[in-house]
Amino acid sequence: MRELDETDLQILELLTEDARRPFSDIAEQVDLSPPAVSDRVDKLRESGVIRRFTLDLDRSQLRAGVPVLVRLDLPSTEVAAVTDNLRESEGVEHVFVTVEGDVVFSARFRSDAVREGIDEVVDLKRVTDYDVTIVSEMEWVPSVGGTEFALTCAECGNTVTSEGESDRIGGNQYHFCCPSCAARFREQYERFSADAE
Amino acid sequence: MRELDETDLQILELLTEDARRPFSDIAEQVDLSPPAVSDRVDKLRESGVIRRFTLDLDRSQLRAGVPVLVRLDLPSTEVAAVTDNLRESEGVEHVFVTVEGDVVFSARFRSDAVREGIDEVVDLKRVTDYDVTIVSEMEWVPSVGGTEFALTCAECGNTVTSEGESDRIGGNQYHFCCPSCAARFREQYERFSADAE
DNA sequence: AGTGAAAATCTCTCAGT
DNA sequence: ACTGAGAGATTTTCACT
Repeated sequence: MRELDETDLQILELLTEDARRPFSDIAEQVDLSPPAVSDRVDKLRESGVIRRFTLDLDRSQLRAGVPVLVRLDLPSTEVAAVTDNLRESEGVEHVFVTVEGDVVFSARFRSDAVREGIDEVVDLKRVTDYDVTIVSEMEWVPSVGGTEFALTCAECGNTVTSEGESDRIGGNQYHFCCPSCAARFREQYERFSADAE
Repeated sequence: MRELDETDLQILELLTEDARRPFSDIAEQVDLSPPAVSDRVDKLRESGVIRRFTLDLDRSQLRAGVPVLVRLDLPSTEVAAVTDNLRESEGVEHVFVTVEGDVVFSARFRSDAVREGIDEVVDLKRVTDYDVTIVSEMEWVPSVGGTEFALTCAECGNTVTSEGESDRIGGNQYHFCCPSCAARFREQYERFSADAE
């Protein structure tokens, strides 16, 4: 993975605040030329750190229906099929997969047809059990990481330098300042996952 | 509230896909001039439908720590204070308030300091009980509403015309095609909320 | 990787409908 | 509310470091 420096994080911060901010504006704040900012943004997109430029919408003004939080209890063999389907479904906003293998998602459904709505987005034959909670407020907090800019070691919290390493564990990318932190993290992660059942 | 028409929803859809898409590009697709698109976007921002132009980031590549889902059990008098604090905290990504008055949030914390991390973002003195689930995948699904464009009545699903009405119930804006649907929705909402305890 | 300058593109303003 | 045209701003390209 390409090394993210502090300038990249500043750029991300500024674009998270306002994704249409001119590059010339950003350039001034991070002390680069506009083309240099443009280059870095291109690379951040290519590397997948920036998934897309998008809108933060007040969906309560937009989409009819009650917002709900649904927890699905299901065999681990079905997780992939179910989450794939959720991602493509109407009204689904967030999808979480827990290490126990549960799936939690948020969505909006018509108030008189919550069960039917769920039935449309998840194949209930694949699911052992589920429960639904109505939500009265749903909010996404778009921020890069506030004041803490540098990449920190997931194990010890130290700043990760170019000596550090990165690894993908349980579907997520983690950064470590040294190999021993990486090893210890993996142990702890496995122990935590086992505890959770 | 100003009426959202199909063109507005198309514009939102296009900007959700790529918030830096030129207005001239959008103009062509919705059959308007670029200044007209710009005007509509301004109004969508003013009315609060567009909260901001932002980035969808792959936070797993960015922020150290384990992603977790936390459920807080707390007195209803404390909900506002706790959620306000969460919104301003480092590492918190989503905040949900259920109609039962529970708070659910997602965040990332250092693997060796999950409890401490939670302690930093919520004042545990205000909380009756809480539980933590480690998450292995966390995904936001940014889409406006896919193929279903028109505003639909939260009660009966019919298209809401200018005869319809809108109301804010439990912190969310709902749209109705007629007053009787609005009344029936309120009843059902209250019954559902009562059931949920 | 970055710069500066020119070319191309996009956004905004404004008078008019 | 929208359009079209022009002014002004922004982004991209490219030769060079």
